[in-house]
Amino acid sequence: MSIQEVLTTKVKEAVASIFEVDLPSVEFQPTRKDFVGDITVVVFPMLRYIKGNPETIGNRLGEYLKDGVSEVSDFNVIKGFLNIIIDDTSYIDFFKSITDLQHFGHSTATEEEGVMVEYSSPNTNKPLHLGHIRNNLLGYSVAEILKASGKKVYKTQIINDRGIHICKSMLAWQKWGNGETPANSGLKGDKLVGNYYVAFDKAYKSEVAAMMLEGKTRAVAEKEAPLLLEAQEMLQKWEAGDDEVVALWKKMNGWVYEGFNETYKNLGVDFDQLYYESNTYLLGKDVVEDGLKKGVFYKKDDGSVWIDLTDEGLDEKIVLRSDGTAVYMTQDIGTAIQRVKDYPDIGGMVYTVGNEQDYHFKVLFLILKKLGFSWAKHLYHLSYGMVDLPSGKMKSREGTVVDADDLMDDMTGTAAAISEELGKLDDYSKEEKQRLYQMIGLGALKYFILKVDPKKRILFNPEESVDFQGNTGPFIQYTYARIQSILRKAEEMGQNLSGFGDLKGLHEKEKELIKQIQLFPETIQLAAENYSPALIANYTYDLVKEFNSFYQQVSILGEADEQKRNFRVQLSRKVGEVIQSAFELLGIEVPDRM
RNA sequence: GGUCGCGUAGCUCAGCUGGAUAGAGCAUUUGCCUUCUAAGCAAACGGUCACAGGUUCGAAUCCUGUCGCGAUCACCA
Repeated sequence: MSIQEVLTTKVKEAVASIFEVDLPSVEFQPTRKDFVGDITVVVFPMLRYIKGNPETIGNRLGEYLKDGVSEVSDFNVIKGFLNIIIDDTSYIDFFKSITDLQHFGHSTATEEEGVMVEYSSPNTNKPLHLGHIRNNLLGYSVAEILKASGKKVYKTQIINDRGIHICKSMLAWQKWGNGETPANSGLKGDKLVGNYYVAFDKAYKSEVAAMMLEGKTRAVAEKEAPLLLEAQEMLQKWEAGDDEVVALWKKMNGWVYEGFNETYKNLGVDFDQLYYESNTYLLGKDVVEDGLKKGVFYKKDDGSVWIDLTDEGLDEKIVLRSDGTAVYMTQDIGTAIQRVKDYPDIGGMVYTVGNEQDYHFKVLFLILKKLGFSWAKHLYHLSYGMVDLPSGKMKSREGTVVDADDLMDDMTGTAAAISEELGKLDDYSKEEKQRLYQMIGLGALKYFILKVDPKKRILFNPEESVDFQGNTGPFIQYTYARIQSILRKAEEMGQNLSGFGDLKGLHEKEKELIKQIQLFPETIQLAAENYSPALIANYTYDLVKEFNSFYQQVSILGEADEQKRNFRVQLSRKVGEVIQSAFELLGIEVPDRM
């Protein structure tokens, strides 16, 4: 039982015996730094049930708790706040109970129902950029957090590998490629294909411009440009299963996947199961037929199928075109159902997709609910804000996108420059250094993105590099490295690392650290409930700040008393473990030295 | 225009289901490396929580309205 639970029952007991009132709940908050105490009972809400002066009530409750609860060593009352001081022994006992615990903070209860987390889901024509990085980091991290909170998690993505846009880059390569491949050009596959997509767009635009000079309107020119017609023809061939087109499609997609996989690997994200649009785009049509019979959808005169959501305050939405072909929505309905068929134990899904699609997912979830699927009430759109540049939105056509690979390289380079200047690692090999620089550079980038509340948009200024000081990834990594250094020295000294005997009292900083460690499990749960890695990031920052303050003020290895020294080394080790564990949830690695 | 989201220090962000004098980092200024890694610690400076009402013993937090920014309202995905 936690101290808060103990106090809750005791406070209720006190109120019952002193005031003869049955209190429904007790409100707690951590005692503010400017006051003496560890946990505070707020008396004000009780005034609804008890008549009297809040200060007097607080004092009477305080006396009762001090007498009746062994953990309470003292108290004070300021206005309506009853500040309770908890005995050091309680903190020491708590720390003893977790000293050697593996995966402290992770929930041990594993639920039967799983959850599928979708993220990344790129378009195969464009190399990944900063926006995808946010998506990937969020999706990966939320998946890890859900796991730690006790859920069974499947990571997935749906790859947009079909459609007219794919044919555009294929056509351009066929026309102007001269057999260029990643192997003979040295280009990353996704970059190479991306180049042809751009080449198509350029050629297409000049065709349109030329046609407009001949007197055609823009609308007509855009529809009738020969290149576009050719691409459309190719799409038809693809859908008809034309051998040559399909072979080319497979070849070029293969290049893209190889390129993407390299980026995913560098970014440190992975997937359990992939879904391809080319396999799923036909799904969902049967479901629509079904829904028509059930009366969930209705058919218009031209044959198109719709759903009327005006009762829910939304519009009407098309779910099947008049020619019977599927739209985006049809496919998403089908894919969702398919996933539950593939993984019968999943009870919900999380979709990591930008907030520009808020409306789409609102509609999708509503449709699935109306179709009567039991899991439909556990669908969540992990909606996040765009990553914008000072000049506004990133636009690939204007060349203002921040490329994912380039950015990761830049960050590694910056980390290298800072590290070289400090020159603490002269005995490291070139490979060890490179590996460390990457760890730090990526740590800075990932933390920079994940510490912000997902729903807020992020402003990224390429002119100013991401910070490495203050509330940053490297700051936290640095603290971890410091702790490892202490542990190495402790080992050299032959320091005993199991137990610390009968420790009597705690230093103020030690107590603060234990309090902060205590919050880790509930922070994980809170982050899972809110799908927010930012909560983990902020927690870790607070812990690390507390540790650095402790480190500065208290001597660890220099402490003369052996038990105290033992305790401090173990406390430091635990802080290191929590840092590592929390950063794993963010997908950030921690170094032994830096 | 309808709908949704956001608006907190010069900048970037915290602030849990309403609670004490609104907190960090960066930037600026000042101390601290013969002691465990100075990517650190300690401190100063900096706020009409967009604005106006309302609910409440109490509002940055909840409600309503106004303004500003963004997204979205396709037989595109």
